[in-house]
Amino acid sequence: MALYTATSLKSELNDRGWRLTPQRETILQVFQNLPKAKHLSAEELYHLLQGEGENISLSTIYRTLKLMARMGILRELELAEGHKHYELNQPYPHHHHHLICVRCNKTIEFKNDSILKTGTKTAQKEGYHLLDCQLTIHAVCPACQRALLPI
Amino acid sequence: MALYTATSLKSELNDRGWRLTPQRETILQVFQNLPKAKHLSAEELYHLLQGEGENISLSTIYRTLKLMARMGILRELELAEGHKHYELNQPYPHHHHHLICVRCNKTIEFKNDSILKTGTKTAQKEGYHLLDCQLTIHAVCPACQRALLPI
DNA sequence: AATTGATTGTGTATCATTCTCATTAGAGAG
DNA sequence: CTCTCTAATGAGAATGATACACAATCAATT
Ligand SMILES: [Mn+2]
Ligand SMILES: [Mn+2]
Ligand SMILES: [Zn+2]
Ligand SMILES: [Zn+2]
Repeated sequence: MALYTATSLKSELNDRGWRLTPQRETILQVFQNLPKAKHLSAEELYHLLQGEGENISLSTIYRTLKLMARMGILRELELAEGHKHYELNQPYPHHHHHLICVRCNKTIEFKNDSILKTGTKTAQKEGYHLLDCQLTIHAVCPACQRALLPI
Repeated sequence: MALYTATSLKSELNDRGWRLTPQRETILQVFQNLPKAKHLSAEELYHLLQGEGENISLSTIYRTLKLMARMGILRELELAEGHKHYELNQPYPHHHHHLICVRCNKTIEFKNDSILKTGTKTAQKEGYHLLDCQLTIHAVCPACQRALLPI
């Protein structure tokens, strides 16, 4: 839940006996430059990088996304499309949550400061080290309500 | 987010032109009789039913779980094991959330009334019809913190 | 009881993610 | 700067969860 630079990423990796690689640095940069409310799947990130001439293998993409999520650098989102999405795990002023239509998958971000407080307090009370805290609301959007039935 | 009986399930299905089948009724019952804090994956439900002599195909299990989640009868949980888990979607006094250790997957349930209020209000403000609202906290449990490194 | 189309079961297909392993290359030591 | 150690990468194969196709069945409505 902190802001990362290549340098701070490197020291955090090295502290654990791991290494900063060009691939990891590049992937972090992509997420840092991502427009607001944009989420990337592994496949999407892979193609985005291909488009920029960066040839990072899909295996490495998957490994890096998982690693960074477990370090608390990225958050892993289950946005109802059958595969995970990732975004930067940002602290307080930018921390937000997701409202998802289960029919059309339209997703809205919203903020609520008390939720992060609840998450922090709960983790602390149980002695857990907090990585991420996300409220996910599953619902049916207005358009899909009007479109009747289809599940 | 309501309490279901075979009868109310039937009428809600029929209202949409769908049918109450023995399989659907059985699956609902399983969830209604599940011990507190117990979550089931499709595969687990399948084997549980097999053990009770109920032969419901895995396809039907998957279809029914998805259907009931989209009806708001069950909630679909992403508990970090690589596959979905389901539990009854219960209203206020029993509504709860999950604190998950990303390393050992240990999961703790906790309650917090204000979260459901936030979810309800947010959905309402956007004109969404609320199905489920869950706070998921990803963290590292005390035991895994002591066990150093391993991601 | 007859009709209709939703639902089921079986087998197969798909797709996201992980694994294997030979090769490459960070990081720290000297 | 060079050497050593071992973490990380890339390519492809393997895995596993879930969806799909379709013929047979059966729940609801008349
Ligand atoms: Mn977001
Ligand atoms: Mn639960
Ligand atoms: Zn929608
Ligand atoms: Zn743990």
